[in-house]
Amino acid sequence: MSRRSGVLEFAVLGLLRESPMHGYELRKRLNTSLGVFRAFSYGSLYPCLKTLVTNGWLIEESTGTAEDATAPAGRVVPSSSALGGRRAKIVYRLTPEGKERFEELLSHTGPDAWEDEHFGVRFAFFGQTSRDVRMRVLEGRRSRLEERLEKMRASLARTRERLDDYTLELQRHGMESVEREVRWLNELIESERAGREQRRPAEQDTSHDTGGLPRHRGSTRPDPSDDTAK
Amino acid sequence: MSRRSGVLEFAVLGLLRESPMHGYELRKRLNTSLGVFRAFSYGSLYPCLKTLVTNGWLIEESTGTAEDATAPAGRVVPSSSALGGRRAKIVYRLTPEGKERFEELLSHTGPDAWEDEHFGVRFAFFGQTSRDVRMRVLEGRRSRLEERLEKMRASLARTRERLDDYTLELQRHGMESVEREVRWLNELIESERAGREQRRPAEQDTSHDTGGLPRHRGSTRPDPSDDTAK
DNA sequence: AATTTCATGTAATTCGTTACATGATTCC
DNA sequence: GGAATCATGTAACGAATTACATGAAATT
Repeated sequence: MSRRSGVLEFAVLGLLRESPMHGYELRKRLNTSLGVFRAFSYGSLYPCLKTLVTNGWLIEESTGTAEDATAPAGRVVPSSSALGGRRAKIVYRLTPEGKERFEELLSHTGPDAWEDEHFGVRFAFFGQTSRDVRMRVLEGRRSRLEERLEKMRASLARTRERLDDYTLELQRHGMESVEREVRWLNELIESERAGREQRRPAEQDTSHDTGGLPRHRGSTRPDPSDDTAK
Repeated sequence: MSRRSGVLEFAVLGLLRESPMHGYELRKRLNTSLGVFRAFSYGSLYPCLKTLVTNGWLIEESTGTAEDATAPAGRVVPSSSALGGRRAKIVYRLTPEGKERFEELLSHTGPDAWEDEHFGVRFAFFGQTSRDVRMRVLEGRRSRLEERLEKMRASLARTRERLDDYTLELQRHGMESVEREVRWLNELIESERAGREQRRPAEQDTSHDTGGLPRHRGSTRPDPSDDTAK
């Protein structure tokens, strides 16, 4: 049972659902796919993998070339023989129970889902999430942020004069960041709604399809001058 | 000695330097002044206060009306007698050693100073920080973020095709947030520099004066349409 | 041959929260 | 007189990190 970590467990299951991987690569993916929002070290990852195995959600396989990850792979037992690519050490694969578990987590809409620590990871797996859950999470997040803005405005109004310029500037910048995220959420929610309208009110309880995200022009700039390389 | 918490210790010393307070109020200030960036609970605060007392950086005083906080106050011993306002329980006051300690921390420019967890609190006390330290912290933060951008761009370029729309959107939004903070830092740095130019290159090693922050027009907007309220 | 990157793990520690326990004071 | 908020604490737990330990494979 052991209530191991929310976020890390979720992310690991989610990444492994896409394809089996070994720990080292998993960690890299964790720290890029989930981007700025969270970073994990081996000290967290490996123990987590162990308990997930114990829970029967993962199985350890040995090897199969790393490039071969998406192949059928009927548990290859290596015996250190001829292998094309670099040999991987321990490859973790999601069991059917693990997949079930992940789906269960995906459908959770508890109020934690839109807290800072969880929201990023939830969003990262929206591709696997049903639209109604996506909606609830986005809207939950938005009202969470609006509530926060409320408080900030109130406390700012109460204390405005007693604060020095820097504290004030910090506050201002903080609020602006939150407001910016709210606007972002508004766009996303709107385009989710638009997506819903497009498809006819036919059935399909768990329909997984993207409502078409708001296309942003320059993807954070094409960046022609990649000088500062280390 | 006991290496108690960086951020919390710093913030407590900083707030108490401005005026003595009791724990309860301290905590509120902590969670508004330092705003979105950090929140603390009593479970962290009170133990921290204790060790700070042990270290000789704070002393506990009993009472004095809460409103009276800025008065001379030569350790009032209450004996539950007639007092004007609501009576406060334990008021913490910075000792000279505590003030020294805080100043020492203020001048620290270790590479942690511009990490996510520290930067906010450092900035919040820029009013008490010498300009050259301010500069180093701001510039340190900026190059930290630029380095982060670098990595994100690289990993994005490597994996662009293999990612679904939501992951991509998350990445994009993340980068945009970081870019936005960089622009903010640029403004701040520029106005710090402008401030330096204004004053003649006369001495004063530890000169504390604000270089005049960039005035932002609408302070986070007057907010005329507060519809989406919960 | 040496260094870097890949790869896996453990033990101790850090930083903080939640839940609990307690009680005074103020507001309605 | 009952609820809310003020006020102070403690014990148990949580989630993740750092530093350490180890070694194989690839690159230069």
